[in-house]
Amino acid sequence: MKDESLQFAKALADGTRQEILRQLCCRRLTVNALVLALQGQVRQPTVSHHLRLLEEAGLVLVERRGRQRLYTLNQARLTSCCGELMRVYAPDYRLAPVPVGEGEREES
Amino acid sequence: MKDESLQFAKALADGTRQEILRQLCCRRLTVNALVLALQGQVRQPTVSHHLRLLEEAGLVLVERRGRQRLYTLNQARLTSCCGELMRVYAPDYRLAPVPVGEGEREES
DNA sequence: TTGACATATTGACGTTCATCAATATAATTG
DNA sequence: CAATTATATTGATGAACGTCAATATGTCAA
Repeated sequence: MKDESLQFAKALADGTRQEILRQLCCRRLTVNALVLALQGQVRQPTVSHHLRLLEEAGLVLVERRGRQRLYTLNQARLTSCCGELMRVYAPDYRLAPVPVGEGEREES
Repeated sequence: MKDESLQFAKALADGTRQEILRQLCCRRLTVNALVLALQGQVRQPTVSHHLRLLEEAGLVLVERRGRQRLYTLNQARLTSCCGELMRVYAPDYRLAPVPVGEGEREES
């Protein structure tokens, strides 16, 4: 990954991919379920193609279950990419991403 | 444009445009000064072309002075576009202001 | 008005990219 | 094993895009 901000922007620079990300927000879908959710907008190979790009950009997480794969949006990654953009291109605006829940979300 | 997040992502989805934005961060440059700053990477018409896209996306501000035009990065716009992205694609994350020494802000 | 300068626009060219049908790979079941 | 299901890959096609040289537009000065 040479330029992370560039890969991030390119991943988002397509309407179908943004629609896919919206569908994967807060839920896990198989590829076929995603194709259905897109309502015949694009075919399965096209969806797989976009999922590959999104996965390479780290914007979706995959979980293999049997012969199907569950995809979901990687909110943390998206947040950090936006943070990087703002750090570089909006240094006069100081904002930091914080997990929802009064900032009281920790695991382990 | 129809979808703001899409136009935003497309505007950033090119290495030359991101370089232009970096050069315009925190300073105003004429087109020719920008061409020089890019060190022969691209010619003037190409820079003008990119500036038009960036202006249409609201990411740069223009000020006409005589026969030249001064361009500068629109940090507020970039920040709000990132905020919109995070609102849509990272609803489980919120933004919090970072206590930085000085909280100065643009007027306009 | 003429000339010089700064920027924008046009048109062409090559590359990247989104999409599809067809096919391949992989995993499950009988 | 073969058949079925889920997803990925391949190859082709057309559209979108980045870049350039050439030219147009606009602005100032003499």
